Amino acid sequence: MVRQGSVVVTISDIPRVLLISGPTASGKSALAVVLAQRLDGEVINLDSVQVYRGARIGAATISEDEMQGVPHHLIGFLDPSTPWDVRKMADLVGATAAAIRGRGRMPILVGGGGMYVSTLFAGISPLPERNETLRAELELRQSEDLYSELVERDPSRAAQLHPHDRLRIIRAIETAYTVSTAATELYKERIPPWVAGLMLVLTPPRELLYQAINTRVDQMIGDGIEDEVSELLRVVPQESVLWGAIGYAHVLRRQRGELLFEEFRELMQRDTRRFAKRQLTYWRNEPRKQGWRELCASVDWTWLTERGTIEGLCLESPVSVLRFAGMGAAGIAALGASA
RNA sequence: GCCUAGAUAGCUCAGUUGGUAGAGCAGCGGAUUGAAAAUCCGCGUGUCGCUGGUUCGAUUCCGGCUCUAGGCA
Repeated sequence: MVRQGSVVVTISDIPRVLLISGPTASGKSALAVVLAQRLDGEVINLDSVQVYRGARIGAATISEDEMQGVPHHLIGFLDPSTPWDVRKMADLVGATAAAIRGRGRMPILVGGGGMYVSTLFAGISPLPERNETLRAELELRQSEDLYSELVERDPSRAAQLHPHDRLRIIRAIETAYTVSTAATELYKERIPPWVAGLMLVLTPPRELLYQAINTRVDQMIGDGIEDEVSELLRVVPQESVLWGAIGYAHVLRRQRGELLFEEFRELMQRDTRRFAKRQLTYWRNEPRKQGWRELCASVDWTWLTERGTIEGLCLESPVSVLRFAGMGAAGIAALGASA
């Protein structure tokens, strides 16, 4: 039992869900559709780029056709000039999952982002929101200077951070300024989780995954990511985080003439591979740190997708992790997806 | 067939006047508390082509072989 504002919630109050995660290009979206068909489910997007309106090709957003009639939520609904943040995401995903549960259906969350998943399933500390004015000021200062200020204001947080880690140093100073409390103090409190349930994590062999990534990048280029960027440039402000996303950032450099075509293609592939590697690192270590229960991975796909089994696994413990050492395609093949 | 140059990390290469080697890129490991597709930290991963010889010791010097590139036929 945990306090959330003035309302007391128990773990049984929060919606039980199925999460499909794993690195980019491992086949999460396609697997989600097949599982949704089997489980009478609806899909909720967790991806921080696919939420933006107009981000289709470069974000590898599932197409209308590929959805095969399965309802998808939180895709392309947000104006790209709006900064997204993990707290807003958690509130929306939680509410959407509850609504799907209310309809007697299975919420299937899809996304590889570590922080978003951890926040949803483990909660987060009650830190203040971003303060853009303050940030603009802090952004002008040297990292060294910022770090020494943090050493004064919140020494234990400073001890956790590398002096070059500007992003987190600024965040910690912003926290100390805004609520006059050190972040370290706020870390002792925790907003409870938004969802509970079963995590299905795809962990493909590196070689297979990297191959899929290289192919996907070529597909994005062939599908016209450069035209998509040209269109987005008309409506999306330059400060939008969208321009920092893999693919969009690369096309921008290409269009500014900084990269030859071959360089552009290889950099986009390399950076996507590195991203996938970070995601694999996250999933290798996070479950242990969070104390999430690891289930035996040698589970038969057909057995897993029997409605009762999934329900059972989702209800069994607040969070269970089931790793599949393959691509989503393997699961789809095993389940004999309808074409 | 002959001549020349080369063969060292996954790739492109440097180097060792004989004491088992180092750059860039690629890669690998880790962190992650409202920018997370972001951001930050750490790490050479090697039968120095093969095989004999000289030497206390050979990736380095010498011979042979193999392969590659260029040239001559």
